Parts: sequence; structure tokens; C-alpha cells
Amino acid sequence: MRLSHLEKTCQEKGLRMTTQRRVIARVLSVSEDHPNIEEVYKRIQQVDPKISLATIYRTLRLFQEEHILKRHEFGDGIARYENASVEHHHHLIDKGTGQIIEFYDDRIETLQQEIAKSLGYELVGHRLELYGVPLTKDKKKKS
Amino acid sequence: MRLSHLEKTCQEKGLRMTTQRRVIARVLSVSEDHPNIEEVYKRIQQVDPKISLATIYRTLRLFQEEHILKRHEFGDGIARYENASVEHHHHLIDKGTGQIIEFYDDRIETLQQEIAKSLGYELVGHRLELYGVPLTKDKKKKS
DNA sequence: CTAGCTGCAAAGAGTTTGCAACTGT
DNA sequence: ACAGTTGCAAACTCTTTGCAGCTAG
Repeated sequence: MRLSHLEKTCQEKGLRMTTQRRVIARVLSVSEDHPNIEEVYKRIQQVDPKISLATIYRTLRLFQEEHILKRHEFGDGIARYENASVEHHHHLIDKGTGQIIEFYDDRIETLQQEIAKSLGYELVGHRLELYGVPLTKDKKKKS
Repeated sequence: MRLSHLEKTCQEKGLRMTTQRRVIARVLSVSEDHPNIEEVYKRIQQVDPKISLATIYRTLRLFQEEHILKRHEFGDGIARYENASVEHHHHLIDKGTGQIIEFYDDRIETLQQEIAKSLGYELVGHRLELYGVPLTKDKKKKS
């Protein structure tokens, strides 16, 4: 059987591949959104209902420490995960629907580096989230 | 006795001013950092050890809802508060010491507006945090 | 006077952990 | 074989809440 992208990454890192980890890796490999633990648990249960929540917590933490997954916390304080292999980007969260839109802008990146440097720091990480509401036609016209 | 800045704000908003709220408002008025609840509790206890943690939670939430305080969560997921009357700014967190440096940059603000608009959204909020390590002399020279 | 606030202790949400049984390598 | 992993339930941390008594306006 074909290995999922995340399973392959796990192997490269020399992680012991248990049934549970395989399932978790596969489920997250095909996830293109930003599920929280509860959501991950639900998806896992569709595949193997015997996997416990504790294992999911442990595995997601492990994957995060191994930089296989990225952990986010958007506003609500609930941990959400996404595949770390996707290229660097930020998130715009729709305040109404909660929908998450990914974006990347080079100018922001450069500016952040610059700001950090001017404060006497080397930038080692950053977090940027925009919260917005859809532009109405009216507002679009005005602008 | 002179009212603290935050006490005044509370009165303007028509909040009932209990002893506890006064103490909490005063302690936060003189705080120029970003204390978490535990830290706020400690400071409160120096002034009036009988004020309960529950009251502090309730009051900080109230103050936040009234836009008297701003709540932040930097990386660690612990709520931190700061006086909302300070002007808009972002934070650079020193990864080594945890020290928090405030900064403001107009170009970032403009860029964010622009990005949101280009995605079809009106920007209603944002969060930006930089994480850095102090530049060493070496690195300073190189740059 | 009384609506709203407080302190206490108990409950809740989300997450971690101790331990005995189990399993990948 | 055996170090590392799992499932379970209990523990933990941070935060909220029910309730009886208290207090600002």
C-alpha cells in the first residue's frame, strides 16, 4: 500500500510507526484544512474507532515537536493543526463563518524582518492573523 | 483620593464600583506590562488579600468586554492583559527571556488592510506577534 | 431597598500523565 | 526481547458557575 506523505516523513525521522500513528498521519495527510483536536478525533474514529483521545493528543504533540505538523491557535484558544509541509503562509479568518483563508505576501515577510532588526532582534518566528468580514458590493464600489 | 485612569473609565461606563473593582482597576492602571491572571492575582493580593481569584476572573472579563482592557495570548496560551487605552501596537517577544517589546509600524497596518481587501474582506481585527532573539554584535556587524 | 457583586467550593473544558498491557523493530 | 507506545481513568490547569450573603447606589 502507498504511504501517505506524512507517513513517509515519519519514517524519515525514524519514528516508530504504530497502527495508530499511521492512521493519524494518513488522516492529516489528506486534511487540507485546520482541524482542532476534536475534529481530528472524529475523523480518526471514522477509520479506527478504537484509537483513544490520549493517543491523539500524544501523537499530535509528537508530530508538532518533530515539525511534521504546525499548531495554531486562532482567537478562540483552541489548538488547530495543519500539515507543516505546506509552504509558509498566514491566515485570514472570516469573523462570520469562521472560514479560514490562507495567504502569503512577501512584503509582510520583509517588513517583519526589518522591524525585528530595527528593535535589535533576529526574527525567529512570527504569527500573523487577520480577522475580516466579507466586503459587500457597496463597499467594493466605494473603494 | 485621586482616581486612577481605569477607575475613571469604569465610572464613565457606568459600572458599579465595588472595593474589589477599584483595587483591580488601580493595580492594572499602574501596570505597564502584560500580566497574566496569576500575576494580576499576586499584585492584587499585595493590596487586598481577601479578593478572590473568581472575582479577578469575572472582573477582567468584564473589563475586557467593556474594552477597558485588552486580552492577549502569546504562544503559551495563557491570557495576558493590558490597559486598552494605550495606543495600537504589536509585540515582539524575546524567545530567550520572554521580555515583551511593543512596536508600531504604519506600513504593516496599511499592508494588512490591503491584503484583506484583495482577498475580498474588510479588516476588522488582526494579530501580529514577532518572536526573536537579540542580535549579537557579530550579526549586527554583518548586516 | 434591591439588583448586582462577592467568596467559596464545586463543576467544566481541554489536556496531560501513571500504569499495566501490548507491539514494532 | 524490550524500549517505546497504547488505552484507560485519574489528575491537572485554567476558567466558569451556583448559591447564599453582602453592598453600592
